[in-house]
Amino acid sequence: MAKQKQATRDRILDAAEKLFAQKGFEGVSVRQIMSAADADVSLAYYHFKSKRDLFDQVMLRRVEYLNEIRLQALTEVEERHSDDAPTVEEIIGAFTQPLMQLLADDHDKWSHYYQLIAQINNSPDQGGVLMSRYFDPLVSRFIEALRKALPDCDDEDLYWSYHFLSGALTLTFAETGRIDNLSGGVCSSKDIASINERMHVFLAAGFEKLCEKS
Amino acid sequence: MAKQKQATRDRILDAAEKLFAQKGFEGVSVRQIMSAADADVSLAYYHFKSKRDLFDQVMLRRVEYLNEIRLQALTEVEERHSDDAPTVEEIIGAFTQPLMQLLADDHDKWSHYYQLIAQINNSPDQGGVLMSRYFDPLVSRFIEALRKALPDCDDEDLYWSYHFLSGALTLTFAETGRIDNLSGGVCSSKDIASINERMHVFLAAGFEKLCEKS
DNA sequence: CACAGAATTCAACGATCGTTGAATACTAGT
DNA sequence: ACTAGTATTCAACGATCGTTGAATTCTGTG
Repeated sequence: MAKQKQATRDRILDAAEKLFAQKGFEGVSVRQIMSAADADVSLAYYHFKSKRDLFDQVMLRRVEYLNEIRLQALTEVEERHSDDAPTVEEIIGAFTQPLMQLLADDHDKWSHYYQLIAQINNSPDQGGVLMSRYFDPLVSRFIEALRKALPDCDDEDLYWSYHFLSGALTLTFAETGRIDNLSGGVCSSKDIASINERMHVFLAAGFEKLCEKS
Repeated sequence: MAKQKQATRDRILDAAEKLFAQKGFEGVSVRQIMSAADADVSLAYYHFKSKRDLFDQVMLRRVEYLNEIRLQALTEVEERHSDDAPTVEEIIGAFTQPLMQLLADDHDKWSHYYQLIAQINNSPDQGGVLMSRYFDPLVSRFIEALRKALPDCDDEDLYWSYHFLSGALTLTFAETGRIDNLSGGVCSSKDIASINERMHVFLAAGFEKLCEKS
């Protein structure tokens, strides 16, 4: 029955996701979005309450699934260790691996969403509030797991370590092309396999070093 | 002679820097900027060619000095080691310390600028190009130094390590308030001393671990 | 086929956007 | 005090912004 409705709504969300990711919330007009979605301007206000609401729905469309699979990855790691605690590297792997898996499976579907998150995370205006709203429950679970893996680590070191991780993670998934320029072609922003080999190693070492110090 | 001119021009740049940092290039109108600068709208187009040019001048105003003092910090570290190579931690300290020093000396002057850089760095649209334009000469010098400190490290590991560093650095200086929320007040985005104790330790450990592997 | 409700189109609103040209005020050197 | 050039003000341009209400088409049910 309401098939076409969902189809159009999704086309709008797809176009909005892509354009918001590229140009930011204010950098794109509703007209541009609807033009990219090949639909009339006023349809945006039939399916969504406002431009801001459209943005929110773009965010909410994928965040639940994202949190779900990452939480599942963490519990799987924990269940594999019935008696002892998982290693830092395993926990960080559970945090980052699912994101890379989605990107490898369907790059076009997820890349724009990750770019959007990177922009929000680094937005001084509302970034802190929005990121906390979407991700803090999940992140708190991961930090809890990391606390067990690093029992001598005090909370301040733990939170700052996670913050560094967050910055590295979101920039890497933003695929800005910076590393392509800087490295003169040696590295590519979109080379997921290369990232997959390195990120968790780099970050786990930071956690362990900073926490052994405390 | 042209004293008042410089004063007004600087007031415009200050207001633009602050508002661009908070809301992004498209999120702020020339009228809002000029209102914050307490000057007539058309003065923006007397002192600058366009809104885009104003943005460029905001960036260029501080970037040279920034690159200068960071390069100086690196050469000082290198000169301290006449025969052997500086450690990774020293090199990264030279890269990050000057930024923190400026922030500690005059927070209001530099915080908005750092926020702007964080947004640009994470912008999928033009971020890679702009960051490379402003910072690649300096960054290449640092990577060169790091290559000497880590002679067994291959370039791919080196560039990716720097990329992780870049993300952690820019997010941390964006002062989004995220870590305040996440930690429930245990950590503060603006606690420069806490960052200063931890960032170079965390990042140096990542470099060393990733590069010893290769 | 008739009818209801969902989906889409069309035209337009007031507000604000970036930008400009002409007129005015200020400031320095002679 | 006269003047040249710098700095600032004022008013306005066409374009585009987010948003809306009413009219129209589509779609599945009786």
